[in-house]
Amino acid sequence: MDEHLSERQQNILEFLAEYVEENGYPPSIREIGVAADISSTSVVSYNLERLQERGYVSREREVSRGLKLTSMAQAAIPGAVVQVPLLGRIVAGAPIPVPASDFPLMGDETIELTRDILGDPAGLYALEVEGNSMIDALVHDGDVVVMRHQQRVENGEMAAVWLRELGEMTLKRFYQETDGRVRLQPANPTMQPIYVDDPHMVEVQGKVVMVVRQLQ
Amino acid sequence: MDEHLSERQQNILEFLAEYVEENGYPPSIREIGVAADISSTSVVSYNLERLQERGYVSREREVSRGLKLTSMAQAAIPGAVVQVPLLGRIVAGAPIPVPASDFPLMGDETIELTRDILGDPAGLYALEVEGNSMIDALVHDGDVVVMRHQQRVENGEMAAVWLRELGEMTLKRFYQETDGRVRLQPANPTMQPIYVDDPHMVEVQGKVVMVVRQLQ
DNA sequence: CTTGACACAGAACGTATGTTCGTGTATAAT
DNA sequence: ATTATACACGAACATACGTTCTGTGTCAAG
Repeated sequence: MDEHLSERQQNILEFLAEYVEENGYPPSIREIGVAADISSTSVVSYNLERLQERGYVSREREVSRGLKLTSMAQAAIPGAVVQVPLLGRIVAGAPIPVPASDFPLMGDETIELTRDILGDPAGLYALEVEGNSMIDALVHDGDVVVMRHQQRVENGEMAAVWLRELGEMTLKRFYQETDGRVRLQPANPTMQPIYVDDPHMVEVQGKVVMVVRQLQ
Repeated sequence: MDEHLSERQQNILEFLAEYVEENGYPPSIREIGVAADISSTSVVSYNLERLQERGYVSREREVSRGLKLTSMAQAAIPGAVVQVPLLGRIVAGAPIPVPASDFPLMGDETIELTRDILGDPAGLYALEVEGNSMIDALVHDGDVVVMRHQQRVENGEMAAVWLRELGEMTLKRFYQETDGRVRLQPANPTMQPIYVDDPHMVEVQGKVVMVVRQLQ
């Protein structure tokens, strides 16, 4: 995050978030002034313009309390809903779809989830699971997995990996072993891990952030 | 939910939610008037007072746009977030907690989910699963199950059932067979069902509405 | 037929609130 | 010195906006 913000602007931003969370509507310029220890309304307005230039807030001219934290600043605020595009299905033996572009909201269907349980919504997408091929990941037909697209994952993270040899997509915990092998550990503790000697034979497609199963 | 709301009040409520979602701040009385086809500001104010009496909105006197949807109202509006109380844990061999009262919002912790994927939020509660005893239901340690408290379920529904003989709680698909027995079918298709001869030995505690697994 | 509660309309009023403007103070570049 | 720029103050101003008052029509209870 840019550090071009003066301390005052920082304070204003924090106060704004807090106030909205508390009251459900934004503060007036004078209220911001009191909170940020600014005596003149024009100074508050001036600083709001700066914040607007930087993209932290948007304002509606001539409208009382007509300001709003942008998504950029709002990422810090709980309670918002996030639209995650539902891009398609995971089918056994087929590669999973990959986000076509960086515009995550253009998907036809979306799934709504709350931000506080999901964190940063950028780069997320959802897939519906078809069939029971992922049963060893405790995922079955009809479940929805929320993924973050990335090529590399940390050890122990649940990832969608493409097994080049088998021509298969699978969900497993990913471990890069010290001996150079890759261990793919099913989420189901009663099942045995898969070892792959050549790391190039496994392609990480993304990280599993969440699994949602709806019944009825 | 009370159906004492006039169509106008219904409209106002919906417009309010929409407007806040869209703009980040609430509408003015006059804006509500335009949206709800009310020519007089006093009438809007009047209806807002009614909505306030019923607990759907809260207002701050003399404050521009000083109104806010209460959590109760958000439950009545599509696309809003629902607070599901997180009542406790499911542990193998222990009965699950049951909603203490009919006030679903008083739980200490809550889980936020969006209403559109959940339907009617009344009577819902959530439990965190501890341990891997539910592994045959494709549920494992740390997962959260959202349940609706009820004593009877339809055939084929996923239910939390208490096995009196074994002194154990389990999640299974419930089938009342024609021969009088009860069949409890694991969600994992590779596992075998349990048959109980005496239906009184199984107590249905609730219906599983959703399973959520968060990773990282 | 009153009476009164309820829902509504329209106008007048006063406060809340964003904007503008004249002014002042630093700091850095010219 | 001079000019430019960023930041700040306070007063005056215009309007955005909630409140209040008066009046109208409806409908059920008395």
